[in-house]
Amino acid sequence: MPHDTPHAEACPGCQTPDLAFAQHDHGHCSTDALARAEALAVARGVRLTPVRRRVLEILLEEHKAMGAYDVLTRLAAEGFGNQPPVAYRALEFLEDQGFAHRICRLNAFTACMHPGEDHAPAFLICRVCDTVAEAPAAPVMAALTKAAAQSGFVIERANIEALGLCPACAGTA
Amino acid sequence: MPHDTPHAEACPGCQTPDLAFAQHDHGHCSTDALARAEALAVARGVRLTPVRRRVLEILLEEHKAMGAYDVLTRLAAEGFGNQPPVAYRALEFLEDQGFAHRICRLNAFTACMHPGEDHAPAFLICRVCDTVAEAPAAPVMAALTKAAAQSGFVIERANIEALGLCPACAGTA
DNA sequence: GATATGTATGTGATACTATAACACGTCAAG
DNA sequence: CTTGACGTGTTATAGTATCACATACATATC
Ligand SMILES: [Zn+2]
Ligand SMILES: [Zn+2]
Ligand SMILES: [Zn+2]
Ligand SMILES: [Zn+2]
Repeated sequence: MPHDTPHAEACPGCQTPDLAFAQHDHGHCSTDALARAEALAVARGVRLTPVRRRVLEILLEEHKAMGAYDVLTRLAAEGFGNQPPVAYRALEFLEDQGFAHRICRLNAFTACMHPGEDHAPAFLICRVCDTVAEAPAAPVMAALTKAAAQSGFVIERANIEALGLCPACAGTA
Repeated sequence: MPHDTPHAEACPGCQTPDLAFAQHDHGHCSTDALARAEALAVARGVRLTPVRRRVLEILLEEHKAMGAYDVLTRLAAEGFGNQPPVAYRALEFLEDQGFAHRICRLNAFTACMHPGEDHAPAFLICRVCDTVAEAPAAPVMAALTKAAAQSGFVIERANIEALGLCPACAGTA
């Protein structure tokens, strides 16, 4: 699922979403996603304030999901507020804007690796190393929409979360 | 997704899983699922004790998801223990045995309408009437498994939960 | 039948996750 | 300058889930 920007061609991580599981230049993932989020925020007239931006940066540090309280601890250590709403509000903003996703199963949040793209993500969660990858789920959503339609149900939002073993951890075992 | 028992032919709910959204003889859903769970428990040598059985009955009362504390309140009113572990332990047992499912997104649990069948369920949750239907998701799982395999990820368990409008509520709006 | 063993339940305490409600500061529009 | 919308900080509280230990009960063994 490549970008629609010129940048896409130069970005292995963007052309291989599931790079999350492979060795890669993660700085690239991170700065790219952040830059795109900033551009989108401007375009939409919403404000990527210091707290919000910092939370996104924290989420972008790794391909993991973080609990709201883990984020909060980091924020507090950096001089931001130290009460739950500080973290939850920033996370809610990021999710509303599609800059982050909630991983229901883990009660946790992860940065979106494809902000701005109209994507229906499925999450692959390694139960050993906790890495979370965002897999392209268009075919999955299509199948799900079809199954729902058979009983007349109209889907508005879907959570697709898979737990299992990433290539590295499957290999070790 | 009909049963593999003779009963299947006589059971509209079993042949039309998404009957959850339609008017139907719910007593049938309920007694059937309970009977099948009992048989499975015997076959597996596990014990469907009074608490566990009662929790399953409570979940079976409606095609809804119930929070652990809602279940606990009911249990307590009936003379069982009134502390959280009582409910959580029974719910965990039911989930382990495939007699109930956890709906992550709602922090809630719902009775399985197809106990014993090897099913990969997707849940259709109506955001208006709160009805939860268990849709056959074999094609969805197939698509998901395929997407995961492309990055070498091996899926062990998946949560597929869709939020939207059931036929009735979509019609009203 | 008595004893031992594993399993299930009851209970108190505690940890973890999330939201409500209100005060204060900032900034831009009128 | 005033107003109103928005974002943040803070207190308090609600909701979800697990730990740890004691007790009871079933089954298996002797
Ligand atoms: Zn990366
Ligand atoms: Zn892994
Ligand atoms: Zn029914
Ligand atoms: Zn089921």
